[in-house]
Amino acid sequence: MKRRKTESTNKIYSILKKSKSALSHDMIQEKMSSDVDRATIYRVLNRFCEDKIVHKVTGDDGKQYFAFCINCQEKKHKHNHFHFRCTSCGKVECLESEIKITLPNDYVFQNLNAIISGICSSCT
Amino acid sequence: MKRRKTESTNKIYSILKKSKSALSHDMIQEKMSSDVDRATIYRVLNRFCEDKIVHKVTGDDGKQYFAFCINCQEKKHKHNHFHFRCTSCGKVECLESEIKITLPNDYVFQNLNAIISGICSSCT
DNA sequence: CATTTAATGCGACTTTGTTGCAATAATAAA
DNA sequence: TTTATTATTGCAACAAAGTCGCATTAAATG
Ligand SMILES: [Mn+2]
Ligand SMILES: [Mn+2]
Ligand SMILES: [Zn+2]
Ligand SMILES: [Zn+2]
Repeated sequence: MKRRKTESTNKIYSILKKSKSALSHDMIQEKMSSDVDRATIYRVLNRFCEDKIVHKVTGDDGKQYFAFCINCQEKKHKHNHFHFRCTSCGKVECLESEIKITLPNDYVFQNLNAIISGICSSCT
Repeated sequence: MKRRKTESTNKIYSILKKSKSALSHDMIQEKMSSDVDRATIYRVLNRFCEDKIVHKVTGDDGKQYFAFCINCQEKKHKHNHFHFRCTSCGKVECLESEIKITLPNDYVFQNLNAIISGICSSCT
């Protein structure tokens, strides 16, 4: 179960690394020069998530967005921050602010999924 | 465009009102005695949302959950709170804590979708 | 080069949610 | 009560997002 480097994984990796915003599957597919299968892209992205290279956010549109996180690179894999999805241009960004979570007693935390939708500054 | 009361809308309304947790479409369908079409249920729920009777949260599982909110009943329609989805029993709850949101300059707020997944107290 | 097995492509499939349209029925008007 | 209006429903078809099995391809290792 050792990971192998392929043209597809390299490409997807660099697309995500370059991107300032989180990308959905279809955004990535558009940016790919060669035609890579949908299933492959999803598998690559999910592997990246397992390996904590990227993190995943589910938008209020129901889609999954993947991103290299602003904070994750340094510290361990945490993404306790809000995301912003522009309903005009579709861009999804990681916001800086860190969220503090307090759960009721006997609740076990697993994952935070926080996203604000609205209009971004470029679209105002 | 005035709303009409039907057996289905009444039933769905009372199911949601009784429920202490947010319900997805299929959770509601299970609770219905009579067989109501999927499309109808969705249309009723979306109408309730328009009328600000219930609010909708998109889970990190990609599904939509609908709930009478703890706070919404009194004040105007706001649901700036976290939700908790138990990955064991599937229950989705509105949490009490109110979230304060600060966006970067020139960003326009439209909607907050915040959900924490984990294990609830009944499932620990 | 030969071997091992992770990664891919393809197709089929599931799940979630929406939409067009004709039929039904709740409400208002007569 | 009867009639007219039109919101609501059921059905079927559809779309979008994501997953999975399986045969094939091709990295990695020696
Ligand atoms: Mn992020
Ligand atoms: Mn809520
Ligand atoms: Zn924008
Ligand atoms: Zn639970």
